[in-house]
Amino acid sequence: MKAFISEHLDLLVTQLKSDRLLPETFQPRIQMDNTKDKLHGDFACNLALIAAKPAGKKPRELAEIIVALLAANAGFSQQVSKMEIAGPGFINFFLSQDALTSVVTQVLKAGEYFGRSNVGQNEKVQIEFVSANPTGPLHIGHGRGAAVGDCLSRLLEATGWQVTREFYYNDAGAQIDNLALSVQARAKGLGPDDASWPKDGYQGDYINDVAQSFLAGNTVIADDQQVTANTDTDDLDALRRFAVAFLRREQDLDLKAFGVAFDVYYLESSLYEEGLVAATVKKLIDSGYTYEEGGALWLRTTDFGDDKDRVMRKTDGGYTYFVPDVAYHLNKWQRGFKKVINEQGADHHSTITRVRAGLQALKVDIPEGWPDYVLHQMVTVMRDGEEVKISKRAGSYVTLRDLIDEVGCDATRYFLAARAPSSQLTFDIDLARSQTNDNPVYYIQYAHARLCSVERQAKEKNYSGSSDAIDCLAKLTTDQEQAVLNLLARFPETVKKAARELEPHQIAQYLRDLAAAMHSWYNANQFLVEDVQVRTARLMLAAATRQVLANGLDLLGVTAPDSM
RNA sequence: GCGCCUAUAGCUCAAUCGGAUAGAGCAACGCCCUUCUAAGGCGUAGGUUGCAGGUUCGAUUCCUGCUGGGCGCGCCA
Repeated sequence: MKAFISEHLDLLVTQLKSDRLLPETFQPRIQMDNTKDKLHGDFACNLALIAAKPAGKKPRELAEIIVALLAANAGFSQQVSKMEIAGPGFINFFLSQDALTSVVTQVLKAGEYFGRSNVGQNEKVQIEFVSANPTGPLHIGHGRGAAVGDCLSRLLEATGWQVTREFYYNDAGAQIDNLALSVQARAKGLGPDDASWPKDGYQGDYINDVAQSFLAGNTVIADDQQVTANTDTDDLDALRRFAVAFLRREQDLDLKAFGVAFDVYYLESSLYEEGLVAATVKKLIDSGYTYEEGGALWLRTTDFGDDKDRVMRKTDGGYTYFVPDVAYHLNKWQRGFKKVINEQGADHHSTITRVRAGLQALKVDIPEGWPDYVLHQMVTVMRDGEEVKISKRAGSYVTLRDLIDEVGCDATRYFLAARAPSSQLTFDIDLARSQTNDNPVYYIQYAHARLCSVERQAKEKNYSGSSDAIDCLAKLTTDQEQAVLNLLARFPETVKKAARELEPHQIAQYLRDLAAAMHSWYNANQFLVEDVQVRTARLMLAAATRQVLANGLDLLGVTAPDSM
């Protein structure tokens, strides 16, 4: 309906221009806002306010003209029952009952597809997230990345994109060597307190689990690889490969428990093996943005907005991490992803400038702002009223698995996705665990379960819909019903907006609002009443509301239970 | 010192590419189960949107400068 009114306003502007009431050059950005207050109607528009100056009229005076012209349009008046000029010059639109209730049949007809759209036009998009190195279990920060990244993926799928979920990790290099040494030490019976324990070794107990499994000659199967231990504690390479596979499998299990699955696992080592790093370096040298200094090879990233140039090849001949990063992103581009979203922790934000600069320096026509980044701010964990310090090496941190076990998958996903990624998040374990009944996710799920219960009982009592079901909708006249109708109609635009702005928390916010409207309605009006028309109408609205709650929860990856 | 993020009710957070009287939950207080699930609803109380300017019909939102918090600033990843 919003689009319907907007179209008429666009036509009206054209008409006003030809009537010389507005200058030909005027290009208004007309806002159609959902009103916050029912007294202001269903939608409000600012056309008269922004067009007043170009038209040389007072806003309210111009609004009078606009309203009169719109009112003269019969097709328009059928949908909009009333218009009011308010405040400084807003035009408030009040929808007709028909227009207001039409969403019910739309929802029931579209079912799980209600809210989906095709703004992505089936274009490919790649979303890289989590991308944790296999040096330990996933912690709560990875959990936030998993929740946000997966919800983004669902949002983009719902808006017509073809989504590839990708996980990038480093299976070689200094950190992995350190991991191998730590496992080796454990396998030889050493502990972190022993004198010969590797410097900066990983101290967590899970390292011992890896070591014992290695000694037992186990075979581990991760999503992307399979390795059998050869039990030789002097074979560091075998230890390394086994440890990587072991920890990858642990992460896979955590992610599975969290309801997150990836389409592609990409190994940093493959960039070297397949010559992509070498090819990228050559391209950068050929493009003329590199120079040698102090025995190292530098990239002039300052030409692309960086605050200092960056070393590409160290004096020891190895490449710095950002070279394979650039190679990896070039590879993404060459795989045909015109849209790529990297979801990562804010502690990696400095890589953005570097990677983009490197891609620009390649001179292969990659757009300047490519790829997109969604950075989530850090998660701090409170337990027993104190902040839990996260230290991987000391092994003291809250794992994603802990959270799933303690507060459940649904609540954890909701908590981590329900806040704007750009704001810091305090996850209070005790609160989440001890007050599970006050958790907003249950509030939403409860709304869904209540509606399911109503449907069940309607069925038991053989309350079938009346033949003139659509006409019954005119009976949806209570304040609570109007509020629910209004929210249902907003769902598609909410999904589009959340997808466009890459902000899953907008869905969480919407669902809370819809659940609140539903609970109010449920308490104020009895659904299973004697009046067959009212009953039919309410059952239809209940079914539509249940459907939208389910659709929204699905976007968050949270279950919609039939009963609680 | 520089860069990115951030500051909203006692606490945790919302607030539509700038809109009308800044909203929810938790915590507090008072009501509502003989009625479709009380994991719920209704009501009361709670605010100089960190501070100071600017832009305009209008600023929590945009700009500038301060102040506080987080994260980065390596020939580590």
